Formats: sequence, structure tokens, C-alpha cells
Amino acid sequence: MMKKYTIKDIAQLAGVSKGTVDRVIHNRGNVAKDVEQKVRALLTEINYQPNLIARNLKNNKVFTIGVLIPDPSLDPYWAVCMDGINSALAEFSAFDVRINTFLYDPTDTADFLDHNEALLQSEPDVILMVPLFYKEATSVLQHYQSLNIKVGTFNNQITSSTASFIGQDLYQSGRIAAKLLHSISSTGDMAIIHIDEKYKNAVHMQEKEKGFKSYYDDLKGFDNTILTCKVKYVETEDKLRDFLNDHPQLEGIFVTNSKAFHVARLLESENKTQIKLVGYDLLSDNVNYLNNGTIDFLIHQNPRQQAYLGLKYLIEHLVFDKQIPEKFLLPIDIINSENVTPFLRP
Amino acid sequence: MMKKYTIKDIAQLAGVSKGTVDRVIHNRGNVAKDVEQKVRALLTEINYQPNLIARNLKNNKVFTIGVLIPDPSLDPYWAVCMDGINSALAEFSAFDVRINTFLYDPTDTADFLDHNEALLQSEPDVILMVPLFYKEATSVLQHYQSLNIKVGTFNNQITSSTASFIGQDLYQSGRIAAKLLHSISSTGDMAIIHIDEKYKNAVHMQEKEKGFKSYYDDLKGFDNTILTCKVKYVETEDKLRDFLNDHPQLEGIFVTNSKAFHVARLLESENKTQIKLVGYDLLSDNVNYLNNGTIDFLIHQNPRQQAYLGLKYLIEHLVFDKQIPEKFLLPIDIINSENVTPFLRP
DNA sequence: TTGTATGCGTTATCAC
DNA sequence: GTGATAACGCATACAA
Repeated sequence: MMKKYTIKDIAQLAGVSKGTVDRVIHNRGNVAKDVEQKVRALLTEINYQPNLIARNLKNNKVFTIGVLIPDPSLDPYWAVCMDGINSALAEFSAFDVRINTFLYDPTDTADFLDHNEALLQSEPDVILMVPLFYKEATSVLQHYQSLNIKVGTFNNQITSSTASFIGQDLYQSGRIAAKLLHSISSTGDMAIIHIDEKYKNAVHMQEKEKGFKSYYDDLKGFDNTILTCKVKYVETEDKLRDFLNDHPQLEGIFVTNSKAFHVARLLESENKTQIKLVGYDLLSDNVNYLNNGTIDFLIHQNPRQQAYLGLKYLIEHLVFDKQIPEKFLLPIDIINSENVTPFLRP
Repeated sequence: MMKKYTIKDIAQLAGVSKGTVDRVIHNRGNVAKDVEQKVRALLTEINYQPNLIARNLKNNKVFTIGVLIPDPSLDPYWAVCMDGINSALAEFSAFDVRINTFLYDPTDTADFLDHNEALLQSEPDVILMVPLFYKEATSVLQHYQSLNIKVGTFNNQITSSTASFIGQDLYQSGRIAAKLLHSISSTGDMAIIHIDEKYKNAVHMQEKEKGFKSYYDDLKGFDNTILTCKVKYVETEDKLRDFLNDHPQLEGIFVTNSKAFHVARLLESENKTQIKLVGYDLLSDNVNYLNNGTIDFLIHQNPRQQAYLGLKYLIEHLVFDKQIPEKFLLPIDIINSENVTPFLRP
């Protein structure tokens, strides 16, 4: 473990003043070539690492981060995101980082645009956003890029944009669901159920479906059927009941979003809980059915961690001038009734 | 989001100097009662939070942390611990925290004591330790307590000591294994296999076995047999082969430590890969059998994160004077062939 | 082209 | 009892 060198040390070693060393470090010119070379050699030799914290102590700015996410009171999935955001803020409490939060209706593109307008008016230094709507998000992100405002996104990747993205590999999570269902029910037919969430998360669902099917395609000797069923939110119960009755040989169901509890409720009322069920997300409704055995596995998308990491990267960019990772895919957690508890704590 | 108040602000508000405010904050006396009350009132009113980083900038000490863990070259399980330790160090690179690492032979209590002696001689400020041997660790930890040196432990909890502990709920992980085996094979007999690791991790194995059995005890209508088999490391293959032949009706096996790959190898050579297999830890041998399907699930004990968190808590104690959590149990990850990859990255 | 002084928030050592 | 003041590592305005 080596000694920590400071600018002062280097200045002494080079026989110059701190100011000169600083000019070299920041390429600010006005340094004699021979002196510059000498200092630079020293810097690399001892592998000088500036004390980022002391640097920021001086550059004592107030940073404002705009946060644009769906309103948790309209969809409980988003509730834990604020936990993650507050964790990141607490971790950097030594710096003056403030957030302005704008909550939008996840079913309403106009509301997204409205709150984005308000966000824009608040003049944030950087932005953390869940860009639910592909088309609208594309133009919004383009605008921020033209304004040179960095944006971190999570949950939804807007591939048309260069904005940083934190999320999961949806295709792979579909494969995980398939593997799980195949593990617990290797013979019968399978169904992929897309329950429409009012707002279109079409890409999410498609990727998960593709991954799911790819797993079974890779299997040799599996020739059972994989059904697909799309259900509009309002008609969920009736349409699902019909679907179940039409396919009595069904042995496993994969619900591609957080609405597995709807299917679980139906399986119970129809006395078909022997059908295996895999879904997403640790909503309390889902966890209840996980604990009573109607849901077999839940895949955890870790929205809390997504928000935490997204904000952390933005803050580190602001205060330490670190680069924001373009894309980070979190590990995908498999949850059953026995390991769920620790994942629920804040 | 409120303004960040500094000592200077408070001094101005109270109409006193920074020095006086500092004396109040640190209870250093020599302050008139009325002034003290006034300042104290202000402090609570505005909820003053000192800037821990600036504080440490001044208290510019070099901290030394002694690390005593098993030698990864003697058991690959420990290899990722150093990754976690280095992550924690990097995160606090702004502070002068140094480690002295002592590696001991995990099969040799005398070697543990020897290296602990060397550690003691190095005069660390605090210690991070994997206390593999209960008896020896008990007296070692007692000694450190009498010297008033804080110790963080991970992997093994020494319940006789008050040292901080990072790990997992072993009992619960046994229940997870049971739930997984029950999910993928609900009918047949089950076996718990303890493969002796040369060093006695008796408590680990017992807790996992208890948890495993408790799951099946809780099940109504399950009356199949749960066998237990203890195997000494050197005799693994022969004894296991006999065990398998003696119990042809076996449908699932739970290996209570990281040696599931031994069982997997045997299942392949005996053409019994239809037997379900659940084990621990993402050693490359295990991951290979996970990927080819012989192992169905691995339970991830996350040694990297255990080491990372253990060290992080110690560093935060040193530099920020934070309290070290007495006990922290990490969530338990369920791993199959489809979600394993992101868990392998450093 | 270079060195020095100042300040960030906190602590500690001085004088008064 | 109290208030200046220096110092930590870094950045920068300004003086030389």
C-alpha cells in the first residue's frame, strides 16, 4: 500500500510550486516545456490520484437533479424507486445535491410531456428519468441532448438515444422464466400471458417473450406448445378464464409483467393452482401469492437498485466528473417464498 | 431540499465565533451557559449535519486495517473476497486507508493462530477476519476485545463474541434449497450430503440441514424420506457411489457446501443425472455443471459482497466514526444456468 | 512563466 | 470564556 501523494509533494519533488503542478495537471498552459515534462514524468511515475473530495470541497456548487418518474400512487411498482433515490442522496450528503421530483401518470403520454416541460423549466443540471413512452421519450431526450443536459434513464431503454441506461436484460429474463418453468414442469404446454398495463410496454413484453421462446427452441426434444395470450387490462378476468378453459392441458404460465397476481387470483377461484406460475416484481399482491404457493417464482427487476444506481452515476458525474456508464444491466434475481423476505426491506 | 448549514452559518446566526460553536458541538466546555443554550437550540432547529468529509480532511490520519482470511490458492472459494476488499478500498481512495493481508491455511488451526499472531504484531487499527475455527476464533476475538480493537467478521459467525458479523441466514438457505428441490421434484426421497471440507464447518452444515428439514416438516402430506450422508473429503467418490447405489429411489440431493461438483461428476459417470442437485457457490466447477444441467440450482453466498460490506463498515467507522452494525444478513441469491452470468463478473 | 494568497468546512491551537 | 488563525488537499485569481 503506497503513500498518498499530494500536489504539494509533487511540487517539492519537482522543485516547483503547487501552482505550476496544478497548471500541468489541468493543461492550462503557461508552463516551460522542460518543467512540464519533469512534472508529467513525476505524475505518471508515482501515479498521482487527485483527492476528488478535497477538489469538490473547493468547487462548492449546488447541483440540481431533475427526476421524472411515474407516480407511485398510480402504480405501486414505482414506490421503491424513491427509496433508492434517497439512498443515493444520503450517500452523498456531504455534497450539496438537490432533487426536483416530477411524477407523471404512467398511462398518459400528455402528462409525461407536461411534467417534462415543468422539469425543463426547473433548469436541472442533470436528469434522471423513466422514459415509459418510446416516441415521446425519443424527442424529449433528443432535446436534452441538444441542450447538452445529461440524462440517465432506467427501466426502459430508449435505443434511439445515447442517454445512459440502467436496467435488466429483458430477453435473458424471459429465458430465466422459461428455465424455471421447465425445471418445475418439464412436460406440458406453456402459456405466455401479456397483461396490458394500459400504457404500452410493448418492447418489454416482446423481448421477454422472445427470450422465453428461445429457451425452449434451444431444447432438444421439447415439442409441446407455447401459447401466447394478450389481455387488455379491463377485460383481464373474463378473457383469462376463457383462455384457461380453452387450454385444459396447460401446465405453466409466464406473465410478462407485474400483474401475475391477477392470474393467481383466477387460478385459485378456478381451482387450477396446480398450474405453475412465474411472474415479475415483488408487489405485495404478488408476494402474498408467492407465499401461499400459487405463484412459484417471481423475477425481481430491482427497481430500487435501478433508481439508486442511476442517480449515483449522475451524482458522481457532477461532483467527481466521472463518466456515466452508457449501459448497465443488473443481475436478475430469482425469488421464491423462502428467499423473498430480505429483498423486501428498504 | 434544504440549504446546507455550516458551522460558519451557525456562528453568524448565534452572533458568536466558529470556535464557540465547535466547543458546543464537541462538548469541550468553556462556554457560557446562555451562549451554549442558544447555540444548541440553533443546532437542533436547523438540524445541523457536519460535513464528515471536511472533518476527515483535517483529521488526516493513516488507518491500517488487518485482514485475516483463508488463502484462495488453497480453496478457490475465497478468491473473490479480495475483489470485494479492493472495491471497498477504491471507494474510499480519498482517505488514507491501508490493509495488511494475512492468508491462512483453511485446514490448519495452528496456521490460523500463527497468522493471527503476525496480524497482531502489525498493530492494526481494526481487523477484518474470516473466523473459520470456532474455538480458536473465540479466544482470538476475546483478546482483541480486551485490547479494544474492533473486529469485523464474515462468513462465520462466532456467537460467543460481540464482533460484528456479515453473512447469510444459513438456516434459511437450507429452507431455500428444500423449496427448490421440492419445486422441481415433489415426490421422491431426498438426501442431504455433507462433504467434509477438511476443516470443520460443522455449524454451517447443521444449520443448513435444520433449515432443509424444517421446510419438509412444515409440508403437509409429505412423507418421503430425507436421508443424511456425511462424507469425508478423501473418500468422497467411493462412499458417494455406494450411497447412490443403496438408495436407487433418490430423486434429489442437497449438498451443504461448495463441493456439489463432486456429486455432479459422479452422477454423470453413473448415468444418474436425472437426480436433481442443489448446492452452494459459484465456483467454476459448479458453474460448469450448472450450465450442462447436472446441477439444477446453486445458492450464492456472495462472498465478494460479504467481504466488501465488512470492510466498508470498518472504514466508515474509522473515517466517519460511524457505528458498525452488529449483524447484517445478506439476501440469498438463487442461481440457475440462465441468470448466473452477471453474478460472475468482478 | 511562475509563485503566492485565499477559501472551501472542520478542528485545534493560540492569544486575549 | 471567547475569538481569531492555521492547517488539511485542491483550485484559482492575482502578483511578481
